Amino acid sequence: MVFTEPQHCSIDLRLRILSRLPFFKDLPAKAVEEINRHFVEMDYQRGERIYTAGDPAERLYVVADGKVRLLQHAESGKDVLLGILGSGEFFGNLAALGTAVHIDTAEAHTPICALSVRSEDFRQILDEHTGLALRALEVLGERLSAANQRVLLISAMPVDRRIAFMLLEISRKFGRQEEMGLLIDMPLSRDDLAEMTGATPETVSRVLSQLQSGGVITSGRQWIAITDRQKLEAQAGA
Amino acid sequence: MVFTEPQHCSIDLRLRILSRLPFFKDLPAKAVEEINRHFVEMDYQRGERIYTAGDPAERLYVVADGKVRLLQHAESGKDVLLGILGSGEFFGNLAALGTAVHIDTAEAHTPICALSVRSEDFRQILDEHTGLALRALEVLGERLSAANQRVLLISAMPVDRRIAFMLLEISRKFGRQEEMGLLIDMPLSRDDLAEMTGATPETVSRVLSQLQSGGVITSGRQWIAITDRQKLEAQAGA
DNA sequence: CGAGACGTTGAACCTATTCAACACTGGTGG
DNA sequence: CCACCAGTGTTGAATAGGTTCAACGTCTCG
Repeated sequence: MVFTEPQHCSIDLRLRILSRLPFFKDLPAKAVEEINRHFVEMDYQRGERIYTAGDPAERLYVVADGKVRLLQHAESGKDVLLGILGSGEFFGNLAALGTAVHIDTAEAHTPICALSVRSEDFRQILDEHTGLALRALEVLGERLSAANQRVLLISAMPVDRRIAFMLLEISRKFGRQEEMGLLIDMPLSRDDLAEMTGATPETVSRVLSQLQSGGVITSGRQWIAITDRQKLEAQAGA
Repeated sequence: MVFTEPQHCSIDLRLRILSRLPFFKDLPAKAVEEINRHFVEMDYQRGERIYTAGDPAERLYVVADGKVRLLQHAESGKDVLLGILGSGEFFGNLAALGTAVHIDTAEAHTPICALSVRSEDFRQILDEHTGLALRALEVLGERLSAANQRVLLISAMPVDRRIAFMLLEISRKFGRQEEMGLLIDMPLSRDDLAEMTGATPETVSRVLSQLQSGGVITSGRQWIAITDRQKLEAQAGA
């Protein structure tokens, strides 16, 4: 089970990504080309930091290829994995105006290619194209509702349900149908799941072992596939 | 310790609230008056529901006077209190376009007067006044970052620190200096704090007793005052 | 005045963490 | 090329933090 991702993205990909974005997909091709000029391409190795919480938020990013982890740190050293972003998703500080700082940390979960704009330029793009800001509002709204969902999950549900729930969530976004079942198409360790569910890696391991012996999932080093979605949903819902 | 709030808001208040909003404060007075016409005034008793999760999100609200609770429900019946809003804050679905539904529930924490617009009208207001959408982005951004902070808090800190932290947070927003200390200027029960910190009312009671005997706070039925902010910060930070 | 909401405190219990030992895997360097 | 080592995963046993259950006191409001 190997997850390889190209580390560079072609010029083609770059324009395709931008025009496919919910933000820009209603704009005329010419406008997208114009907007494209404000973006620069940036590549990162797996595990590399793109920005760190506390840094001034001068740029905004879009994932072109690969996966990005959004983290939040506690002084205790314990990290929380807020989410994993795939191709076409924004990160940085969408609402950044003036001299805001990043509230989270972004790092490459796989080798990635990202497109990046200066916040001011993006702001100007929003100003120039009416309706774009409303799109941004939608995106932020979805993120907010996901975050609230997460608060509910962590504060009102036991670990096993949290983990089942999170697996469903992730598979909805990154699942790919394979003979073995619905494979989560990216590296995903016990630690990752632990940081997403507010649990410890040991507990995640125990719960996954449970699920595996129940025939609900199949898993190995850094990968998980769902073999029985119904059962998993039951686990998450009961 | 009694918290009385007027249940109706005068026409004066209505215009004052709107023009004081971060959204509208840079607009000419005439524009605010025009916008004002789209808003209607609505009053609610303490505990009354304004909308419930799952309802179609047809309206957007601003707190004119009083406090509003934003809740999220788990099927288990356990509720999570996402936040308490005071005068001038928006609620409803800021990003609502098309036929979205409410993701949270809003209820009157105190008797309130709210101003309300139809989502479509608000959308049109955003279209007509450039820059307003950017303001909305800011607000949503702040909410998102607060929600993420909350996830970190609940999943990476022990209860006593969570409670201390939350008290500081709330006092920053609703604190009023009194002889006894920094009084949280609204009814606040053990249950409220429990629902905000992912704890049980019993645990909150124990922690507060601890803080009280340490001379950090003074509290009674439905109220809390901070007598030693330094100590509380130490409790939250260590 | 009575009833119900709110708050406190104790004791038993349980879930999940912590600590620890061990197994497997993959990549790196000698 | 193989050995080794760091990263990953598993499992067990002890522990602890917080919940749950229960009983009781107190305040407020109708």
